[in-house]
Amino acid sequence: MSAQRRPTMADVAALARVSLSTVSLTYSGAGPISPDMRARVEKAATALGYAGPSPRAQALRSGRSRVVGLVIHEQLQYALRDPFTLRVLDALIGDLGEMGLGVLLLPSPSADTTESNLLATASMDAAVLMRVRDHDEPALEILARRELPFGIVEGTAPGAAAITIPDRRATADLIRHLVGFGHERIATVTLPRGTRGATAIYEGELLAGALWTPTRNRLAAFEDAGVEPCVVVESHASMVEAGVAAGHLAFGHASRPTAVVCQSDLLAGGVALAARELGLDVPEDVSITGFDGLDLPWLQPLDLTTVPQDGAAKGHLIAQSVKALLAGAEPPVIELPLEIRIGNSTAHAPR
Amino acid sequence: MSAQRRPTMADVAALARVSLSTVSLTYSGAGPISPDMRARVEKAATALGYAGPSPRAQALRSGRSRVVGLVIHEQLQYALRDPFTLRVLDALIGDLGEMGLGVLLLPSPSADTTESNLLATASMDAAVLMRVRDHDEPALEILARRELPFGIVEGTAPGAAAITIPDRRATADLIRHLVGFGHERIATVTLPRGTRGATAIYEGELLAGALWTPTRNRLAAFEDAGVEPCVVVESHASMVEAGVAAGHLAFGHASRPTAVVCQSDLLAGGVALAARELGLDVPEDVSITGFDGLDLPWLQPLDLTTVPQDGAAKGHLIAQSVKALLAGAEPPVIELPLEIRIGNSTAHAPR
DNA sequence: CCCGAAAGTCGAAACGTTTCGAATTGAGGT
DNA sequence: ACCTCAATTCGAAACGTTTCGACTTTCGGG
Repeated sequence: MSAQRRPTMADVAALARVSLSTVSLTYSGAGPISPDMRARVEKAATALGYAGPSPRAQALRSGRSRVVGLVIHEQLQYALRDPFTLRVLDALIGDLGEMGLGVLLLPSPSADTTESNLLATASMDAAVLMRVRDHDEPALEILARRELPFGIVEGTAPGAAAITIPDRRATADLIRHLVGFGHERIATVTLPRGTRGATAIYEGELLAGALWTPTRNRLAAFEDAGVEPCVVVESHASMVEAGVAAGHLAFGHASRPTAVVCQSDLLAGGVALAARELGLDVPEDVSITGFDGLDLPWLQPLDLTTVPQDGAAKGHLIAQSVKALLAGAEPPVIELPLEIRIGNSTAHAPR
Repeated sequence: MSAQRRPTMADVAALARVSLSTVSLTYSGAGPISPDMRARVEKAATALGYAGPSPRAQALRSGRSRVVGLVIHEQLQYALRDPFTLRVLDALIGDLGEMGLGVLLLPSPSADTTESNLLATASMDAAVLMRVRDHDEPALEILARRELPFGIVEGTAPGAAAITIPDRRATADLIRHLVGFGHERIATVTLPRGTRGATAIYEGELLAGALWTPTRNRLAAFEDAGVEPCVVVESHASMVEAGVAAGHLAFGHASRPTAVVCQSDLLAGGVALAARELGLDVPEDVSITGFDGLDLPWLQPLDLTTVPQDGAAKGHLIAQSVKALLAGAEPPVIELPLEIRIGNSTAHAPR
């Protein structure tokens, strides 16, 4: 046995006494190949234990890696803890997989990790960002430098494909629904604002700083509805635990709210748990709204008033957008419809 | 402007009036480069808008893609719904990221999708399997053909790195704990057995067929403890919803169990919810055990008797294993310790 | 019996790096 | 002034494919 160099197409060609290009054509399925030639090549390949064309060489030569980068902000643990995000990703990854595209998980490039971050150096044909901050998003700059086509799930950017939702309007609808029930002291529990923080009461200007798009939109809805939230709690992640903490903060606040608008169902569920712990009845003592329309079996008999989103549809659409981008199309921007759904977690304000 | 061909190292070299190799050395950080030479190259690169060495070419030439494949069985939605899995992945992906390695998500190759599946064709340096079926695991064959080094999180295979846990012994400990409390009719709710199924009562031979390793180990524990489960319910995923369904099936069964051994905390939580719905008190009327040691805020005041696992440790260890594999080391096989933790979800059997 | 087209097959040139070993330069020692 | 050595820089050969135009055959038709 010689030193175990892995066999290449050239080896197969030599053994089959055929030209290299013929072997290539056999594997790539392009050009016309006669059946017996195909058989001959395959026999030689099997004899050598040839494992198929090297993906690395294919990538270099063809200029395509068949990989789509997926930029995850925060820790994966937080980002994927939300079943809604998961539904989007499931559809997205499934569809891309069927298109023969792999998904490369990329930690978001932070300002300090500028050097050697994967987004800048990994081999891929396109990228998908799960959210962007409205200012100061390092990922955008890197992608621009690399001239990579990309899409954004929550948010938009010039030159990027995007799937957007009218969450601002839908949230305003929720607030009006509460106002219609006579609520005057409405608190809100937001998704993380921008850079990582803790779950805590937020005192500053409502829309100040670099916010994630959904956070901004759903906060801006208060202005649209002409309501000023009596307490604003920022969560550190869309998780039940964070909701519980946020609930305690909100209910413990001087201006005890009679309603809480939560930017996700998971947060809303947590707030509901906090209410229970404090002996507050939902919706008798306090109304709670969520966002996403998750199925939370442990919350029953509570059925959140919320804004259902179709996560799978979102994922499918992004996959389509990526496909279009790879085909060289102009980056599509699509808006999904959204309507609020009234559950039993909201009712008339207590007197 | 000429046709927008992207600048290459050669262009940079030409503009800087320097040899191609010098530019390469500048970027790769290998070889000695004088400060002014580096400046000259960088200036030229900036002038051209050179985005850095092409990852595709680097991969071909160096034989390394800096990508680790991660094989996810089932739908992502199910696989990642379990916070425990998520903790493992978070640690794994974080560590690999710090080592400059990207993680490529790969749908598990099913027998029918044999052709053109990503595991067979994607460019990567190593792979990690989240679980294997003890027989009939197509992924193993593909990896062997490609001669890719790989590690397994739940399970083992010849030639593969692996992180294992004594879950069989720990589960037997749980069962003995229940027996010590006088339980005689013990049901069990398993993780999915093998190929995708529904949540349903399982009637067949306990250990028959191709099982996922954890499912097999934790079922085998019944034999070790000398107990025959009075009902066996197979879940379709480690999710609360599946646990609820399984609970209803178990409690609705003729031989109403006084204890339920669940193969994950999420399932256990669901079973507890089902018990509540049926007016059964935990642990007065029925004892429930879980696995993983998750923090389930919505289950309080119930604190599951379970087997805590350190997900982060698991992830870190796999990352280390991958590193070792890439360095050419023999595939390490590591067992993590495990002890049961008694909570308030188990008590004496009702008379 | 010759011509043109169709069907297969082949050669050779990329794709954009990394990685030697070799060549150049300048300084220091004698 | 000559030689050695260290510090840099350079040339050229891979890495393993895809792709395009060119080159054989083979075959039907005139």
